[in-house]
Amino acid sequence: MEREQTILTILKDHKLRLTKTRRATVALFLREHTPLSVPQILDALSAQMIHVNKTTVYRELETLEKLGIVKSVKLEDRRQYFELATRDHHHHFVCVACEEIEDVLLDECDLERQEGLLARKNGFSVFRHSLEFFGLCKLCR
Amino acid sequence: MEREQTILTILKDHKLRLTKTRRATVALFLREHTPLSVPQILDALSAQMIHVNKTTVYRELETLEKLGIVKSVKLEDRRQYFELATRDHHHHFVCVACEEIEDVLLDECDLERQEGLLARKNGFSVFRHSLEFFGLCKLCR
DNA sequence: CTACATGCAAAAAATTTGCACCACC
DNA sequence: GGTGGTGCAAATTTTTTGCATGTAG
Repeated sequence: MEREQTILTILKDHKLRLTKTRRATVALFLREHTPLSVPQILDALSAQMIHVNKTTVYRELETLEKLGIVKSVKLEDRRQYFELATRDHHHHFVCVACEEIEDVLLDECDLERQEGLLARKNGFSVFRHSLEFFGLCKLCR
Repeated sequence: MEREQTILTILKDHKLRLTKTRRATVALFLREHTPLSVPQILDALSAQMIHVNKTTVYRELETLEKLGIVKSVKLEDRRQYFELATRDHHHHFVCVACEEIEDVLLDECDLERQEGLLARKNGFSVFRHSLEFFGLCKLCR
């Protein structure tokens, strides 16, 4: 997997080690296609019989975020979610009933252009945006 | 103020009382134009010599949210922010340096239409969306 | 007078920190 | 063998809950 190779290269370039936690966390993100919270990551890893401490997971995510490998996502509840940053730009739909999260790709709604306008009109320097839709999914409506 | 009247009517219709906390909280939202967190609300009220318990503020916000008077906003940090729901639809720009929050109105970017497309394409029933831009403001860049 | 509202204390839940020990390269 | 990683326990921060008491209408 090309994406995996890129991540391994970034880690190597920063002299970061391939420990079991790091390996398993990256692998989890590569196969899960929705944002994950720390409790979810802990559960997923322990289901694979990989025993990791929550502190380690928090620190791992901090490291991966600094390297630009994962990014933080804010959703309905009070916790933080993370997803791979290397994925194509997309947005999220959150079902408020079952909490399922799905990726959303927009047609003809150029938010990058809006970022440019914001820079010109208000003098902001905009790095990124975050767009979430909330509602009921097919099964819950 | 028309907006204030609407809120008072909603409260009366639900047989909710005009207590000092409720009055002060609503007044605060009416004059502040950025999302507020619970600690900020507590500070603002205590600066006005209005002493309220945090539990009361949490419960008050829950009530106001259920009535559709305020709504919750997710920003950079781990706490919850609230703002008046009756305001015109808009989005936010958050400065990651000074944490200042500004309202943003978009030109020609019809997210309601995108909500409709999501409903048609994926079978979702979409109630609302949330869009935040992150970057540096004029002063911090 | 009575339902709604409040305060306090304590519990929960998510995240962070300090410190000693461990293991990958 | 030395720098990066880990685990544990405890602290912090935000939010929630239970219960006894207060008060607006």
